[in-house]
Amino acid sequence: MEEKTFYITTAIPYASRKPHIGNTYEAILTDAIARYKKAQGFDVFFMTGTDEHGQKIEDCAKEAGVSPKEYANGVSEEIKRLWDLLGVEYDHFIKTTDDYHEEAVKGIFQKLYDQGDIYKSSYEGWYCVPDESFYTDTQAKDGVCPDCGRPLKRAHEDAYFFNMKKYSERLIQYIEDHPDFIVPASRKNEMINNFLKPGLQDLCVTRSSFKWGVQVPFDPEHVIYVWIDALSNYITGLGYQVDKQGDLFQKYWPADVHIIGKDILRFHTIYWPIILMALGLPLPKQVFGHPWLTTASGKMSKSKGNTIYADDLVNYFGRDGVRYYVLSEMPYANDGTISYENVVLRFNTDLANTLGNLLARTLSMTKKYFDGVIPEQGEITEIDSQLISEAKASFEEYCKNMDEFKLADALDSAMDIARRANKYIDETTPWALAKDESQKARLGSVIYNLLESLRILGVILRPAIPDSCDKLLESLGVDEKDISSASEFGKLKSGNRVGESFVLFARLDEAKILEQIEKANGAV
RNA sequence: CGCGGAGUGGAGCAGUCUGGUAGCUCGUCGGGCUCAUAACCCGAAGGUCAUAGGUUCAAAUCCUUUCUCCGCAACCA
Repeated sequence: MEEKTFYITTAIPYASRKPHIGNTYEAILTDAIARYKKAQGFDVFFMTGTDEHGQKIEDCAKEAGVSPKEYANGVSEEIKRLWDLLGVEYDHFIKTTDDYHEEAVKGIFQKLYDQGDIYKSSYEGWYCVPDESFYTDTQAKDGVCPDCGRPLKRAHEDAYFFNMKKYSERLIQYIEDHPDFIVPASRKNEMINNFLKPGLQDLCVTRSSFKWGVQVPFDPEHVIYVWIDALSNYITGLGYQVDKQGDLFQKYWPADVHIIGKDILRFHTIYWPIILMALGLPLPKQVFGHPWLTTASGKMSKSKGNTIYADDLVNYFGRDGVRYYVLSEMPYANDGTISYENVVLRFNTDLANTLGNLLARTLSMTKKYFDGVIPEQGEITEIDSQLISEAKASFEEYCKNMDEFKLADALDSAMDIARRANKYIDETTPWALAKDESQKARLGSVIYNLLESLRILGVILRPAIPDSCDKLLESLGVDEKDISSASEFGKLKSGNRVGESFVLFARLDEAKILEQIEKANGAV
């Protein structure tokens, strides 16, 4: 039986500096979706990487006194380390300085030039001589350099342009015909109204003011614009070359979804599809422009002392604590916020009190009343069937939300099962049943239904908090982790032994954590 | 009038497309329980759904006005 494939990508972060939690959110989100699809039985290919060319990296490298390549490598390694720390399990990590990528990009540029989509012309704009940089009309509205304040002059230089107009009608048609191509839908309107309807400008696709980039094969004075370079990663990373496409490319392209930040939607829904059209390749099925994670006190900055890094978060809350927070706190379309206070709150409420405590009390009762052996489900009463039908309904909700990439809503649907199970304990009062030997079978049913609810929780929360769910499922002796195994209530095998009660997520002391953070920040 | 999004109990959000008793999580207050991680369960208080008008038997939801906030409009990626 041939598995259905699912190709998913993150945008490749720009390797100019260490990423903060806002950047890492995207990797976690993509990872959770990839894990979900895998657990559904898809043959998933998950690609991420780093974007390593461009002026800013050249500048950063000069400042650091190293070569651009060395500089970018350093940041790239740092990003890989962070992805490992956060449990981001990608299938391939592409660097735009990789030989196969540079070769493919040159090939793509050459092909587009040969077929007349790219032509040579000249770029005109406001030029600051001492800074050696160009500015647009809006940037130069006072006639002075926005950077150094010195007067600008009109200047032009040779450059290559991509004929966007040629494809814009086709692109508009494509977007109209595929309403799910750009999500959320509000972003689609933004693209059409802001860029496509007013008419696309031809895109300047080379630079000659700096050297750090992929050289234009037939004109070494120019390097290829980083976005052409960077966007191509989605196909070059699968081994695409203009003259030979390769097995991975054949198997996985077109991508099922590109996960990107809402700020770079323009590049992914206009320039990238047009490049693909020009190459005669199919377009990605979907582009999801996710919102940003911001701090309550505004943009993160060192002077405000509100910069939040993944290392610190993992240190205080663990990998799953961080993953759970960013996934659950981020709405589908609006920006989410992050603060240590909120992370502590969410961790304690959902993970420790609701989920972890449910597991602890259930395992403890299983041990106490049944010596750790899973009892028979037995007769299903009215109260039980309420629990069961609500668990099933929540599972359906969960799947629907996951399929639409509404991770926060999906996690909430999952957590509904845990909340419902806690309530079920009060409804059935197992400690009272335990006092009456004639109620032994009934007590068994109650415990069974609780353990079964936990099994389902372990399976469906696993894409978000994999380590913890593995521990949870292990304690129940469950090996089957496919999402579909959670659709049925009653799969758990009676007679098996469960593990000892344990604390899955230890409650955090908010004051203590904040004090530690304060101390750490003060020390720096 | 550049384009788009948002304004719902103290906080964060859902509900708006397909009008019909205003819902969820957190917080506050009161009660309960003891299997459990000062946890869990129940109840209560708290909203004229930014504003002004219109359509309708009926508007958070549809139409129009005003105000406020936020994105986008780079030779930075």
